[in-house]
Amino acid sequence: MDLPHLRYFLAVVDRGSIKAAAASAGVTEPSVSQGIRALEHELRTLLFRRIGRGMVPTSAGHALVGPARRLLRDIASAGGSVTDTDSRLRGQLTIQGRPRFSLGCHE
Amino acid sequence: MDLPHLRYFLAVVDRGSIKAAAASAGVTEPSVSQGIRALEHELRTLLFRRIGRGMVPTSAGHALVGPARRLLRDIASAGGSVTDTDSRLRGQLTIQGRPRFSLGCHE
DNA sequence: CTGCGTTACGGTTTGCGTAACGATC
DNA sequence: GATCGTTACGCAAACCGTAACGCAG
Repeated sequence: MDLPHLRYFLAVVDRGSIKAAAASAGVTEPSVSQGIRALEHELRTLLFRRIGRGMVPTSAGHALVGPARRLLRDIASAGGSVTDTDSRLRGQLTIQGRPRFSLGCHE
Repeated sequence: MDLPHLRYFLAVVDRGSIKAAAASAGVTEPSVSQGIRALEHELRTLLFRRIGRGMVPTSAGHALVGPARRLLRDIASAGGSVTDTDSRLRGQLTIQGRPRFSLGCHE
């Protein structure tokens, strides 16, 4: 599963059209269309119903919205956590030891 | 950020070595090594301290462990949510309308 | 000398953009 | 006719595996 594709998916859900989603994501329309297709193929489920020129989420599409939002939020959280930790001034003393003799104390 | 790379990262943290992590992930050692390098380059932070032949997580590495685990858990949750919704039998009537006349009611 | 991590290199996959087509209003 | 979504095609980037190197024990 590709993260950009998941971003495209949420953009389409929010904007309601591929054109607007592509513009907001900074890519072209075929990229979004193919990305949605890749997601649908990977999940083996139809995510949108093509009605006229609009994109309406199916029940599976609706089910994916929540987890997808949480996932992208966690991505930012993951990236931020390391930079926060790094910016905060702190020291660390790393001491690595290896057992020279095993005494039957295996984990 | 690539999901497989994040998986490699957690595998290295858990196993403590690249060789074991590669074996558990079903790939070869250079893939894991390059994946970790890619993560470190993208986050512009050193994730591991190379001590002898062991891999010890830095403070930034430790900070990434929690969010990374939650992220991979959410991935599975996202994939499962759509299949669960799909397997459950349910109907849906989609009615899509477009405003024919704008009356100053814009969101 | 053995084992582990890294680097170099080639192959393959695939995501993206440009261009052209079909469908809807 | 205008606009939106899709398909076709070519390119580029990136991931992975094989092979070779450096280094610690």
